[in-house]
Amino acid sequence: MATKGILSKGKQKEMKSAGLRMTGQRALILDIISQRPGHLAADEVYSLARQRQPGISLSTVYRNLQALKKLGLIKELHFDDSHHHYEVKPSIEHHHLVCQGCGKVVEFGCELSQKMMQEIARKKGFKVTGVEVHMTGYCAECQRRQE
Amino acid sequence: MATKGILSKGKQKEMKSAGLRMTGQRALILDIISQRPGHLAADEVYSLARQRQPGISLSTVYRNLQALKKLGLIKELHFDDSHHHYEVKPSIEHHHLVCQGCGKVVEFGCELSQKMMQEIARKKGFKVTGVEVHMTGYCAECQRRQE
DNA sequence: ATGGCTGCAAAAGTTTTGCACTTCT
DNA sequence: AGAAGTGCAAAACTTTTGCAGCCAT
Repeated sequence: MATKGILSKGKQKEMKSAGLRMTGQRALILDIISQRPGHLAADEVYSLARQRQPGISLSTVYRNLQALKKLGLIKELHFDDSHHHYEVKPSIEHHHLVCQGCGKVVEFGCELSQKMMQEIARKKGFKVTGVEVHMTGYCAECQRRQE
Repeated sequence: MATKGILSKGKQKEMKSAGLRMTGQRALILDIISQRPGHLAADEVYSLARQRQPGISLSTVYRNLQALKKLGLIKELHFDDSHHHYEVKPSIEHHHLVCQGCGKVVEFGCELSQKMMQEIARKKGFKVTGVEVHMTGYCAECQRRQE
């Protein structure tokens, strides 16, 4: 099984203590999401996975996306679509800017979001575990096209 | 038809020029969303609508949610659920903080988000039309319960 | 060996669509 | 008349679940 290199030793222990196993399918899914820049929808993960392991089932993809999410290895995003998107959890928080003209998604980092997080946590008495900033607009090309 | 008071004169004109009509069902749906603080899922709008107009159909609710969204009168939110939520478009931008323990949703205002919007617009060459900040965490009560 | 994992098929849940009919302008 | 809206039923889509057998630890 080609699981080596995908998970750090620490993460492997974490999985074990959660009673989870690293199977071929799980490693494959994690690998697919890791290698793609950006974010994939469940069915995109599925079709990419089938290219490498034709027998894999869609339920397995969904179950593993849930498992990896719960483990904190991947992040689930909610765009305007009706379905979810997934990406590896980045070490540095980043956010998304979606073009309403062409659907392009641009990632951006922002220190302000950390400040915002602390401010709200204090004000509302919450222990904040995550921030997701989602902007919509029109990219440079789409603006030009509209004129 | 009890449409008066729900839409400003300006908004009525806006609808007209978009080729839209203000029907009883549309006014009802807009009224329901306006009166509720917070955010409703489509099926909640549906069941509230049926209390006042038993014959209304679910498709009408969905079609009108789309229409009102396109018009910019309501806003579609994407939480972790599999379905969408709707709220009236507020005059002052506000965001959402969801408790992972009990599901409670707290709204908050934040000037930083405006600053962030301008910064990103400049950096990325986008014309930004909207920002949505979504935080997750644990509320004060759920934190206490966990200890 | 035992408890998690998989594939398959079926189910569940949300949202969309086709169609004939009605309603507004 | 012509365009938009509605209700109903059916369809489309994404996601979840039950189950029997399989596999990692």
